[in-house]
Amino acid sequence: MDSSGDQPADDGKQRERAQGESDNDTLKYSLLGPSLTKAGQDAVDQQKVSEVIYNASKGSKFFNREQERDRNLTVKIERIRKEKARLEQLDLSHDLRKVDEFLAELELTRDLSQHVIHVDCDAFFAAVEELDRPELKTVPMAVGKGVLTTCNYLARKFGIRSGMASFVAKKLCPQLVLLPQNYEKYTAKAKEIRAIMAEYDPLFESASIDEAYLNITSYCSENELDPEEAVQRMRAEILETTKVSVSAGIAANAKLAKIASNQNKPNGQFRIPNDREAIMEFMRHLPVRKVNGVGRVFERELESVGIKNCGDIYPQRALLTKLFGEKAFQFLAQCYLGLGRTKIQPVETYERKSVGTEATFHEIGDKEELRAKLWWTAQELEKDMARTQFKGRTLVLKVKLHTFEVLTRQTAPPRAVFQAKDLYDFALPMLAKLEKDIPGMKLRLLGLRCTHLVSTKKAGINFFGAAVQPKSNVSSAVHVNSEYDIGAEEAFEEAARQEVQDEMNELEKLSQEASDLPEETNPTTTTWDCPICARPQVADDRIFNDHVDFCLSRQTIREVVQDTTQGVAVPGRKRKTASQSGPEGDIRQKRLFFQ
DNA sequence: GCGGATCAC
DNA sequence: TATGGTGATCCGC
Repeated sequence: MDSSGDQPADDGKQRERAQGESDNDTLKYSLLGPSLTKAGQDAVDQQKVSEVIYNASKGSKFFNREQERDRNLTVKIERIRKEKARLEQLDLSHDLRKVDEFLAELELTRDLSQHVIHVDCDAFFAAVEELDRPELKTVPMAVGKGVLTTCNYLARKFGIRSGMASFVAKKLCPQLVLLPQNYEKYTAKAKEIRAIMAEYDPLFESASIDEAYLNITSYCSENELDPEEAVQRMRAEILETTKVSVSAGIAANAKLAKIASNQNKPNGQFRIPNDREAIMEFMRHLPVRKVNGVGRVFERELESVGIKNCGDIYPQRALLTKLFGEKAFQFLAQCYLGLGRTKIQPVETYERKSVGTEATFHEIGDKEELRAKLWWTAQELEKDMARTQFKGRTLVLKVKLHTFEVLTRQTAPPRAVFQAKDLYDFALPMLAKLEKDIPGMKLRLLGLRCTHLVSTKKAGINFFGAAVQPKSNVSSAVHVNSEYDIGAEEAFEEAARQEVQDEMNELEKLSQEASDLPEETNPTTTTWDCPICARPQVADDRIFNDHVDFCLSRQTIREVVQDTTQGVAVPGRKRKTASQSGPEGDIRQKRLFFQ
């Protein structure tokens, strides 16, 4: 968007930042939200938007918390500045030499032989809604209830963005049309799109419901196509068959492709040539904020040491480790050089590290009411643990106080846990201690999460790298929960399966035990809507999943390699109709500092 | 290993 | 009136 730095929005921002670090300016900038750098905001007067948001928020508990965070960050930044000034008095030649050696080594890892693309659907949720109701195309519209997950480009003209509270959005644009989220609908559309992407790279990597990475090197050579032609073709095919427009970035690695896909949004594509000088030149003028992993906080910290664009990293390179740590230094070094990973692989090959659930509610101080919420949370987590087929060796309790302050407490139960009763029993002491330590504690959120997971999956037979028969969808669908893996790691996987084999019997008892739960808390009447046929189904995990698999196999539009909708690709396969998910969120998070 | 903080979507 | 949920990683202790 503003790599050339010539937008009015950017000018305004710079002016605001340059006038000094007065509490208000940085706070207002922060209140603008994390998605300021997204497309569609170019022609917006951010000063004015900032005022509206500020005035709508002022005095609220949320605002006060943001203000405190901003003050803390300002203090931290002052420390960084002082530390930098101190370091600059020292002899840094040793550090400089080591850094340059590292950069030289990094340079040797540069691989310009691959064509990686990042595909990003344009205002995905809003676009899908517009397909059903074309009249929405002509009005500012957003998806999401309390907080917006997506909005169309008409809404963006008013300064509206994802992540914004809807009452604030209404202040910016009173005629804004708000739609509830319909995750199943978006999932179905995403499946259509993925079916097409699989033609171009069967091993593509879903980054979220509306984003994916592909390595199209083979496709291009086999079809004797230029990467840009191939991407033109794929985008046209997606638009033609699914009626959803996508943007794409083409580059030598995933990091660059991701940046490039934002360059010509919406419905555009951009290529960074596989050429070292072109890449370095591109990065030199690129604001660090554009890089995945640099958020509002890191942006401010970097700015305070004179790093605004990736090119500014080089002159400061000798200081970075001491100021921000080794990982951050390595990350910035890769940003400067424009390096990133070229290996694209299905998300199913990534190992899940945690399963959790959390929910916001009206302020609660009553202890009995809090216990009821905890029990409900435990039940929700049990469902997710059953669905993902894990137990947890560690249980994490998360609370958000009425002041918006977030606390977590964790414990290691004597055995791996997954049943609601266990989750509740082991979480309750943590909650009780918090109540004891914080007199008059009032909560607005409760969450539970299991980490140090132990898989309870059956030993499967489906490996992604192996020749899986697409036709076997129906029969294999029941077993698709097996972990995929490739190469040498298969041995490890096999060992892991052996380890959990003895825990299988317990899992088998899950459904029986679930029905033994107290009557008033056992949601026997709950039903789930099938995301495919939309009919309500009983809330039993296995019956539900079997039904969905049946529906999927019947309505397969194209033969996708294996089943891209399983596992992570459709994180919310089983979702309550009304449940909220993230703004096009997913259960996997990128490795921020690792390529 | 724990808890806070940051980030993505 | 009112500011989300899921998952990952890093840092300081």
